[in-house]
Amino acid sequence: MKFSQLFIPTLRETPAEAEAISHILMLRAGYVRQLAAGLYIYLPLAWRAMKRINAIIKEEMDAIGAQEISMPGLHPAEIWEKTGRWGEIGDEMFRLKDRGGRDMCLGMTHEEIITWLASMEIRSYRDLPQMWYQIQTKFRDEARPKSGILRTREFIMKDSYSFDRDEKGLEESYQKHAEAYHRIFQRCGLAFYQVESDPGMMGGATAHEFMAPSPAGEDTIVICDKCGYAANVELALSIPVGATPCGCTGQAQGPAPTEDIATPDKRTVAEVSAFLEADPSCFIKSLVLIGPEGPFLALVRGDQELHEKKLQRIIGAFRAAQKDEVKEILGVGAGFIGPHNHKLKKIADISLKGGAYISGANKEGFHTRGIKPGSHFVAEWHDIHVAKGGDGCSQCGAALREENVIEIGNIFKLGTKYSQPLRAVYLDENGEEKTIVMGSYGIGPARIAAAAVEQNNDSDGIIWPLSIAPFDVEIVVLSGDDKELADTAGRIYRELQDEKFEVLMDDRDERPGVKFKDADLLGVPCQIIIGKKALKEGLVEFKIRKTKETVRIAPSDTVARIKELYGRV
RNA sequence: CGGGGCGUAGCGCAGUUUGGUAGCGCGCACGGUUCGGGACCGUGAGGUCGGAGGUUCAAAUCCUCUCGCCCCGACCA
Repeated sequence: MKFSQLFIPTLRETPAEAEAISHILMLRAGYVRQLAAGLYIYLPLAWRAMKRINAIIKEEMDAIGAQEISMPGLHPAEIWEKTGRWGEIGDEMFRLKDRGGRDMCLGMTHEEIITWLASMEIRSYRDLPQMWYQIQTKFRDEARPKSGILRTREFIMKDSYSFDRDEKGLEESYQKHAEAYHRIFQRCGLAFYQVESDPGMMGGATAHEFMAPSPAGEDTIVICDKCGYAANVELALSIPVGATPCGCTGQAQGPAPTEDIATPDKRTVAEVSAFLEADPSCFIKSLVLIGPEGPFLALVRGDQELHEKKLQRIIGAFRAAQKDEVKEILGVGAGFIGPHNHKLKKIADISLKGGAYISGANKEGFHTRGIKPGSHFVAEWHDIHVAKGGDGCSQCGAALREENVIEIGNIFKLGTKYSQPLRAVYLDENGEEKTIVMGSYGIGPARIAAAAVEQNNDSDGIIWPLSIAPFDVEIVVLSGDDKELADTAGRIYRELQDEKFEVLMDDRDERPGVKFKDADLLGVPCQIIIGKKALKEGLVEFKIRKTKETVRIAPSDTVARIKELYGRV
């Protein structure tokens, strides 16, 4: 296509509202425009990239036997009420009423709808398994849309759902998806990890996320380079490195006595640690929490953070105790609480096993030194700290690495969470009614695009992976009024098109500098520069955007060079 | 939802402290000169200063309310 006929509104300056690199570049290069918070218009270039991403997704989904369908974006509330999510999901769901006053919502996902379909149509084990998918718009009234296209309130998602007779079938569907996802992200040219993730509200036991490393990512994962363990910190297990020896008397053999030390007005770990000149890892942080069965104490090492989700999975919903509640329960103010000398239920982090520690003395203005877990207090032991880089891997002990990532896809084993309430059942060979076992699998194509830009750019602009670039080649014609240049450009343009390459030809009446700058900004993987300099010698220039490497070649060699670049020889 | 920041021409910004009737750069239009890394000269178009109310002879500027956008946190199928 000709540049002069395409709408590519490039910007010389960076719009003030953009922060993330992908956001800045997509605005500057004329890919997207913002309509409102979390709502974006995809201009021709962005839409071309999206179409290529979607094409790859479709090919790989089709390859595992998934069938493309399309479901409405507008849903009746009734179905969401049946699964309980109408009530469970809060402000994140866009809700409205139709003219008849019926409650409706804009779909944030399609488990309910597709399960309804399955419940209506699937009768027999002979109908199973099935895998259905769509690439369609989702609506979520995000509390905080951010980073351009990365977190929006309306977005396109590839969502697929598997229907199987049993867990074994689900496992197969799940693995097929995992493999398809690997191929998809690989083909899209992304660096990515598959990590263990928290099934969260989706229910079900197993879930993985596909994560593209990027500083702009809002998720954090830990990775073990030795054994391959990789998990979202939302659930990652780890072994914090050992506590710094602090000369506590309790380090000695046997149940040594504890010692109370005056620590007036020193309440936080940081304060007491500074006051006593002891490393934070020598402390036990004692948090008074109110759980379903009343107050209890959560204990983590002074240098660790309590992981609320982990704790919640163990004890159920809980909240922090108010200041006056703390006083009522233990008779001492927050800041001087310790795990010893009382019978309150305790859940302690595994990092506290062994050693001796300092903690609140349970009397105002004092801390106790030499507390030995196990002998000075009894607790239930769990991993309830937040895993972080440097911790030991829970599988092999090697050091974990921490990385920020963009979630580009996820796969969930749903089990019967939706098929049961919606009565999606089938009859097996024995005529027995069984509940369909489901899986749910998502990919965010816009996040693939954004992640690709985040991972591939330089100070001049975007550098698209070959597979998802809006164009394969950009022909930069310097001085558009020169007939010889235009003829050469036109010839190459046609030859490339005949070979089914997507070609962008910059035929604008612009100065060379502007064309070079725009070409680099747009990020088409390679450029054919046609200018008088080289053409005098009968040559054109072939430039790789990524490396800026430029070679002079005969115009007649252009197609061959580009075929070679694209591996089509 | 809590904390912070910002709304002035299409974009980036100054002007707000100390009220006096809106400016710079880029872009845009036209003419001319240029033409291998975002050219130059000249002419010109373009603004309810986010909105509402108030104070004042006079409000972009002061006061009150409100809307929007961005960032941090909480939240996040």
